[in-house]
Amino acid sequence: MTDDIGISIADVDPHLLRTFVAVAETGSFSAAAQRLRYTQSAVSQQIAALEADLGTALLTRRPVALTTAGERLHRHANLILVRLEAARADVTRAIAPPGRLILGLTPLAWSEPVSAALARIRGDSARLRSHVLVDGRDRIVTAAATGEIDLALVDGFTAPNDPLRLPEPGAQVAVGVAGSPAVVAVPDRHPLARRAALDLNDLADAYWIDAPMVAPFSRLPVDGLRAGLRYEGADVTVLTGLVAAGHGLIVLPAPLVERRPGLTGVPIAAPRLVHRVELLRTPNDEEPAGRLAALLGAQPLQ
Amino acid sequence: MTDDIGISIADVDPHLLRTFVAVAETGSFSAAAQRLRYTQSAVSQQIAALEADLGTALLTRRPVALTTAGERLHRHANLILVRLEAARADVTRAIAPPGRLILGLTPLAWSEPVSAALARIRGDSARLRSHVLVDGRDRIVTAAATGEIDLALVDGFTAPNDPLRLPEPGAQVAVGVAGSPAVVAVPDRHPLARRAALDLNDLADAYWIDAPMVAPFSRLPVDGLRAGLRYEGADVTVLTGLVAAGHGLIVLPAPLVERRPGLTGVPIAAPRLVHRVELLRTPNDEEPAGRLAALLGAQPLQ
DNA sequence: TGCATTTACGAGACACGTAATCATT
DNA sequence: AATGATTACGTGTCTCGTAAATGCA
Repeated sequence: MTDDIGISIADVDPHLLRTFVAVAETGSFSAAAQRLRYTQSAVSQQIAALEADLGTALLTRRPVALTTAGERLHRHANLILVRLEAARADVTRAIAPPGRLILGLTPLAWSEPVSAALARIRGDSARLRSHVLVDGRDRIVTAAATGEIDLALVDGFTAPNDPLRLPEPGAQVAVGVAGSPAVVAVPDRHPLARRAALDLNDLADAYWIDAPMVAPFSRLPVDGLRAGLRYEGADVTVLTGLVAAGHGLIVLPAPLVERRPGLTGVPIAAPRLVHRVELLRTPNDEEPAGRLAALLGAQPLQ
Repeated sequence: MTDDIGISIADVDPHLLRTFVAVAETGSFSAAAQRLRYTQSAVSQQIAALEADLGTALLTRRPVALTTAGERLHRHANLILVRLEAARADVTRAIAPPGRLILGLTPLAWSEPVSAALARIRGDSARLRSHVLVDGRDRIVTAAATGEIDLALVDGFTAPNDPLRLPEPGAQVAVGVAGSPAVVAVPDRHPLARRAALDLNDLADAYWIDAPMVAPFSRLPVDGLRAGLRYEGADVTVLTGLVAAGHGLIVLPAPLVERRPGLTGVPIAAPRLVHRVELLRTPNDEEPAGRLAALLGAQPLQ
């Protein structure tokens, strides 16, 4: 196979991309320089080089803002940088499988089986250094891609049988590990608590709690819900407490609601909705992450 | 926002990645050098640099083959390079929206509505330079990511309501535009033609035609089908001809089979299976690609 | 006038090619 | 021996920092 033709455009320099992202995020050449530990001058030159390479202005100066082309590049840039990191992390793990297990999960991905599996693993290899990180979905997905965490569990609400629609940041594969009905959580004495089922579309005018880190309704397949309260935390106990206190409604997995006194879960008639938990895995399952994945019921890949 | 801490690992040099991919694919330093128009020496140095950077051997020499770490890197490398190209293409299109429309599709993604929409577009802007490219799924998806084509239609078989599971190569979003029942295509006089419905799992021992470019059954949610014939083409007419002539069975969309004399489509009882066509779009819909997308019934993004 | 970006310039690092060397079949 | 990867070395390019210049509020 001696094809000698493979004329390729020059690569976009990731170094420049990183600088570009820094400028875009800080909104300032000097601030970006500070963050990257460069001089202002270097940043200016790098942006100029990138603009020359791409043949267009990426930023306006004074004030610094993204142009249309800049916005497009920015969308790609972060993904590229994450991938680059992910590649390095993946190779690194091939050399020295870490003697640690860092499990990352979104708040609602936690469940008894997860707890049990983790306990089992830690029982097996007693001196395993293990961490658990709870954060919002995007953070967890990115961390899984870059190898910052070894295994990720993310949750979300979808139509039955639908996989979660995840942002695609790494070369991971999502495998479903758990599913349960979705319900609207309401206080026990709330008028809706006696209803047999609800149509979310009829509840657009109800007061909802938007909890971006836990159960953002921007990702529900329903339009126009209005948030009466925005909850910035990642703690589910506080969140259910808010619901029980009557601050608003929220969609949650049924088993969780059942376990909270003061809360009633009302089934959702439409749209058809389930709560799903998916495991994010790289094609190579390092131990002990692979064993945990197996305990959670994920099949070996391929 | 003047956070000055952002210590970051050095990026993996895409230049080196490209060389690495060339070596991995050609299985030879010299062949890679030829393809990239470098000297052997340069390639050798680049691989050495990459291995030093990552701290591990990526390739064995004599014979040249990927190590474990090398395999991992290889999986990432192509995706990264595609993304890099995609970023450049996307920015380029922001500057000068192309006065052309290149539509890429997998063979079974073609349908009357697609044809009609394309005719409509071409009627609107008479002198529109338009191309149509038909190829296998991976090629089409990659081409859409790199901007080689402006709009892509890809098809596949999934469970009802499931989206297609596409390899994730660019920053595209898939939107379903068509669906139809999946059937097993058999010759009219075939014994199975009289059956009301079939369970694919019972047909593992039948003779199948595997057509990787058209309807690869490796992507069907059924295990262990055996191919009696492998069809390497992308032409559907030849393929249905082979089926009609009794060379084997294949799963196809019902409407297609109905239109072919000599073929009978037998409904599939299990697993539940539909044929879907999805439109791949970048977040920015350049004209005229955006108009075609709209004609095909895709909603504006976001 | 003052703060922020750009330009000019020189020093160091880097990556290529040439060519000699080494290794494997 | 011959094919093919590596090493040594020189040259040109590139990118950084310093410092001076420019430009917008």
